[in-house]
Amino acid sequence: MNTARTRPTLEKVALRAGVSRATVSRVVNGSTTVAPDIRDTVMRAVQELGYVPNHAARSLVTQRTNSMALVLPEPSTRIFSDDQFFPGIIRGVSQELEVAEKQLVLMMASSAASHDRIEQYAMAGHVDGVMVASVHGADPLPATLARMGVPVVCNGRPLGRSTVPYVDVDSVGGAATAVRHLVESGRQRIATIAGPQDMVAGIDRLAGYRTELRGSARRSIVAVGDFTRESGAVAMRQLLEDDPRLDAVFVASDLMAHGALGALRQAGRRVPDDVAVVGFDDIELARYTEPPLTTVRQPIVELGRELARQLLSLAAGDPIEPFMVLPTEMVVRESA
Amino acid sequence: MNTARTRPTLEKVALRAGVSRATVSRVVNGSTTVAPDIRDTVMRAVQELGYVPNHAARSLVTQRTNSMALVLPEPSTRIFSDDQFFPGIIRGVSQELEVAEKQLVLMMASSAASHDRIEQYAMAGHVDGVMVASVHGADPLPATLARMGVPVVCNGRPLGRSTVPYVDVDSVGGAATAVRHLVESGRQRIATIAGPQDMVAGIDRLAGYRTELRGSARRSIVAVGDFTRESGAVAMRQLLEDDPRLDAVFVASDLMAHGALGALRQAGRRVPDDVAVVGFDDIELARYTEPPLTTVRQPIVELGRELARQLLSLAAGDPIEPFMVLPTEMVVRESA
DNA sequence: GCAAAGCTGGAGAGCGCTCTCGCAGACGCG
DNA sequence: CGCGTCTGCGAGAGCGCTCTCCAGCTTTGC
Repeated sequence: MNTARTRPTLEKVALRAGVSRATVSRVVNGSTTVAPDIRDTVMRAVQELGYVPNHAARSLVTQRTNSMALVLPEPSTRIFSDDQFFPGIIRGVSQELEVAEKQLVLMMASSAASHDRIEQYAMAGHVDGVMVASVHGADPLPATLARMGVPVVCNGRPLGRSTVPYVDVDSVGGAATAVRHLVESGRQRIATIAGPQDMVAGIDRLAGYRTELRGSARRSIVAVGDFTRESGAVAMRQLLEDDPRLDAVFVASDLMAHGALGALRQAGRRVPDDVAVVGFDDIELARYTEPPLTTVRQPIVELGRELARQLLSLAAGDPIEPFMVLPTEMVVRESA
Repeated sequence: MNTARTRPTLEKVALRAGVSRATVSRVVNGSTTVAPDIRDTVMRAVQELGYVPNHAARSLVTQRTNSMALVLPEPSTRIFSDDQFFPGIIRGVSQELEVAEKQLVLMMASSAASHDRIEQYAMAGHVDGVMVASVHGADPLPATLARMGVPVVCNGRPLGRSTVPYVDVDSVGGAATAVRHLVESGRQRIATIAGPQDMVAGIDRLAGYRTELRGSARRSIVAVGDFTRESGAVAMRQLLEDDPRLDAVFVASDLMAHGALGALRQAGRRVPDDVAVVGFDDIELARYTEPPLTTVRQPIVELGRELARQLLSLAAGDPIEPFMVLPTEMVVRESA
C-alpha cells in the first residue's frame, strides 16, 4: 500500500510486469488476446502497485466518461419537501446506473442562468447523457441539449411538441381511477384540488378528473393548489365555501390531501363519513394520516430506473421506446 | 449554431482567431497578460464556434476535476424515508458547490462491495474530494480515503478515534435542552425513545438525555427504536407498559415521535396534558402533527453547506477547523 | 542613446491512456 | 519442408488541453 501522492501509471505497471503499456491496457480492459500467464503477471503488478486507471486520460481518448447527469429543478416546491419525489427518482436512477457501472452527477438547475452552466457542462463532454427531471413542462433545456447531440431523456411529458424521449407516469389514468372509485362508492358531489397548471402532473391529474366526471353526469368543482400542504388546506376551505354539500374530494397530491384533511377536521367534517378524500402519490405519510389516506400510487423509484435505462440505451445507440408511460395503482385505505 | 458531432477544439478557435493555442487558452482561463483587442478577437471566435473546453483534456493536465463526491449510505432507514435528512444535506452541499463552480457526484454506498468501487473512483482522480455522510460511525471508508491522500470530510462524528475532519450537529446539547424543557415544565417521569445505538446520532441523543436527567434526580426510562415511525410506535407502547405513569417522552427523531403520538392516542393519553412529547429534527411534518410537535431543530441544510465548505478548503490546501459542531435549537409547539 | 527590464504571444512538450498497425513466432497444409 | 495464415504482443501516434520556456517587442532608467 503506497501512500498516494503520485499514483502509479500504466507505464509503471508495464515496467514492473516486463511488458508494454499496450498489453497492460489490454489486461485492464479485459481483452481476450492476452496469454494467461502474462495476464496473471500483469494483474499481480496492478495489485501490488495499487494501480487505478486515470479517468481523465481514458475518457480523453475514448470520448466516454461513464457518467450520466441528472438535472433537478431546485426552486421547485416539490424538490425538497417531504413528498419523496426526488429522493425516489434519485434512488431509482442510481440503482440502475450502478448495475451499468456508471456514475451519477447531480445538477441543480437553480435558475435560468444555470441552464447555461448545464449546457456547457454537457458539451464539455463531462457526461455521456442527461436526464432532466423537469417540472415546468415547457423547459427548453432538453431540446437544446438534444440538438447539441447530447443524449437526453426527460422525466414527465414535456409541454408543447417535442421529440425528446420521455418517461412518465399515467397521471390521467390514475386520476380517472380515483374519481371512478368515488363515483362507484356513491359520492355525488365530487370536488378536486388540482396541482399547479404549469406542471404536467398538475394538468394531467385535473384532466383525468374532468374526463371521468364528465362520463358520470356530475359537475366539476375545482380549486387549485401548488402541491404543498398549506395550499391543500386553503383550497379545501375554498371548496367547502363554494359547495358546502360536497361529499368527496380528489386531491392531486398526498401532501395537499394532508392539508385538506386538517381543514376538513377543523370544519367539523368527518372523513370518510361526510367527505371522502383520495390523494395522489402514495407517500410514506399517507399510511399515517387520520384516517389513513386512500390514494393513487405512482411508481417513483421505477420511474427513476426506467429513466436511467432509457438513457443508457440511447447513449449506447440502441433503439428505444421514445415515449413511455408507467401505470399507476389505486391504494384503498380508509379515507375513501 | 453548429450541430455538435465534432465539437470545436482549442486549435480550431486559435486558427479562426489567428493566434496560437496558448493564447486562446490564456483567454479562456482568464489570464491578464493578453492584449484587449486580441482577447476580444478570441472571445468572438469562441462564441462563433460555440467552443467549450474539453473537460477530460483539461483535467488530465491540471490534475483537478472540479467535482466533489458525496457518499450516501443507501440501505439506511433514513436515506429515503421522509425525514428529509439526505435531501437536506444534498441541497446544502449543492448550494455551496455551485458558488464554487464545482460539480456534485452522488455515490450510493449500497453494500460493502461498493466501498471498493468508491475507493477506486476517488483514486482514479475522478473527483477532487469526498464527503461521506456515514451513518454507521464505524465506517472505515473515510480513513481509507484519507490515507490515500484524498481530501475527505465526514458528516457526523466518526465512532472510534479518527483524525478525519468532520462536521456534526450538537445532538448531546439538543437532547439536553429538550429534557431540560420537560423538567422545567414540571414533568416528573421523563422517558426517552432512543435511536439505534450503532449510529452516532442515536448514541449522542441518548447521552444528552441521560446527562440532563442525572442532574435532576429523576430516573431514566429508555426504549430503543430505529428512527422509523413504526419503531416509535412500538417503543411508545413498550414504555407505557414499563411505566404507565410516565408524563413525558423525549423522542430521538420526529418520525419516531410521529409514531409515538399515534400510540399515545391509541392508548387514550392526551398530549400534552397527560404526556408531553418532544421530538428531534424538526422535519416539515412536525408542524402538522396532532398536536404540532415540539422538537429540536438541527440545521441540516447548513450542515451540508458546511460540509462542502470544509471540503473545498481542505482540497485547496487551506487550514480548516477539523471538528465542527453546529448548534441545535429548541422549537416549542404544542406537544410539550 | 543604449542596455536592462517588462510584456505579450508562440512553440512545444507532455499529462495517461487507447488503439491501430505491423512484426514476430506458432501452426497448418500441401 | 516451405509457404501462407493466424495469434499475441510492442511501437507509436495522438486525444485536447495547460504551462513552461523563450523570442521579439516596447518601455524605462541613467
